[in-house]
Amino acid sequence: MQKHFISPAVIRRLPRYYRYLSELLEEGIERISSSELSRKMNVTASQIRQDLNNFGGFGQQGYGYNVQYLYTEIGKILGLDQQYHLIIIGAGNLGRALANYKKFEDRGFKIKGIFDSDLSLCGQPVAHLTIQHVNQLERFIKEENISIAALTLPKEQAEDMAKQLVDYGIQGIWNFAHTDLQLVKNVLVENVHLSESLMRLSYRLTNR
Amino acid sequence: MQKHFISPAVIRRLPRYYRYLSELLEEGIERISSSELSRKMNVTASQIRQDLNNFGGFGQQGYGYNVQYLYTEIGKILGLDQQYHLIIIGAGNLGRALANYKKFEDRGFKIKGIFDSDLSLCGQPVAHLTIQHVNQLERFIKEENISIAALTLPKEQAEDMAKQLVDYGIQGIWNFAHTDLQLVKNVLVENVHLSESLMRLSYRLTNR
DNA sequence: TAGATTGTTAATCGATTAACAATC
DNA sequence: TAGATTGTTAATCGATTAACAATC
Repeated sequence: MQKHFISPAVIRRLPRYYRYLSELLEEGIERISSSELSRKMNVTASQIRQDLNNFGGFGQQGYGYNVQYLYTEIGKILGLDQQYHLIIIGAGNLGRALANYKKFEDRGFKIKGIFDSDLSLCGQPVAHLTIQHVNQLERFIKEENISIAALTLPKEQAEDMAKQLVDYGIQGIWNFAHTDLQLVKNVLVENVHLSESLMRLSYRLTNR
Repeated sequence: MQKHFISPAVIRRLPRYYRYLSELLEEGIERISSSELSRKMNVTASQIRQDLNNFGGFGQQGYGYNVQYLYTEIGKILGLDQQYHLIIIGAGNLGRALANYKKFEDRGFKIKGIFDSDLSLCGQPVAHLTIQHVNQLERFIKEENISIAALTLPKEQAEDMAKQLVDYGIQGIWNFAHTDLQLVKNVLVENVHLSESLMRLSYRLTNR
């Protein structure tokens, strides 16, 4: 999509801009300048302008940015204008919590299935879904055109499962297992390591 | 604890070192050099040595690092050698998932209670706990010496609740609500914005 | 036009990597 | 002692901030 290299630091910030713009929209605010936004977000106006200009000139001198337009454009950049089909592997508490989270659909992420290796769970309902056995994965991923798998299973099973998922054609893995996936193949991994987040809080509490 | 300023980038990496060292311990490995560890973790040996030397000289020339010793020391730096009492505010699916997560206790985080503003949920069991009403918070936080609150409630309620928690003496907030908390007071906030994480994955999928 | 604010270049700051002397 | 590897300084790289000309 973009021509030149975008730094990871910029990408990390994009969803936050998107969130603030959505709040401005809700408040009915039509335009905003980089300096107003910078005050709200606690960043520099310079950073906002630099970040946005990686993707094009969305603003207008003397005016600022049109909130609706900028919101839509950042949405496109993030790929939120398209539908991604998603499955959850691991029907434990966290997997079920994700399945129940309704907001994902609004952003174009459609949760199509939830799977577990425990046969006794299979057939149970979770949100609008029914838990399926992992031996259905290959067929399901292909038939339902699944591109993202959320991995909410014990770390011991994560690596093997991830390898299988890649073979079955999964493009992106949202990894909640407490391990780094060492995957050779061309698959994107986004890690959510909750325990690391809690440890960072603990560090700051301890070393105040 | 430390005398000099530690950069956020270093702090972000500490829990990951801790995790790898714990795996090495499980494998019964006694010593490791920065270059061996760098290969396992996909970082440079130089970075590892720089990072660790922020906190002291944990290694030995010609030998490397003693795994058990380094693990223990990083644990202390992260504050994992002490007990932090934690409560969960919001007994939805995510709050319940956190309450059921057993591993936190191993790392010194003791989940002492779960609260909700919905009276019809109060009295229900979740893991080893019983859901309490939020009007019990002030008493509970003081009596049970709670220092951390995990916020797993709708973003509309997050800010007000956070302010109350700070008044009641909470030191750190582990924020899962989809909003940034604007708190004046001296409280530490660690954000877990799951939807932002998913958007970053979506960005990378879209702009491959 | 005058005022405002962007887009963009240049300057600064911080983080990472390289190199090597110190030392176990 | 010789070999290995740290701790640390210096060099490089990347990210952030400042400044300002362009322009709406």
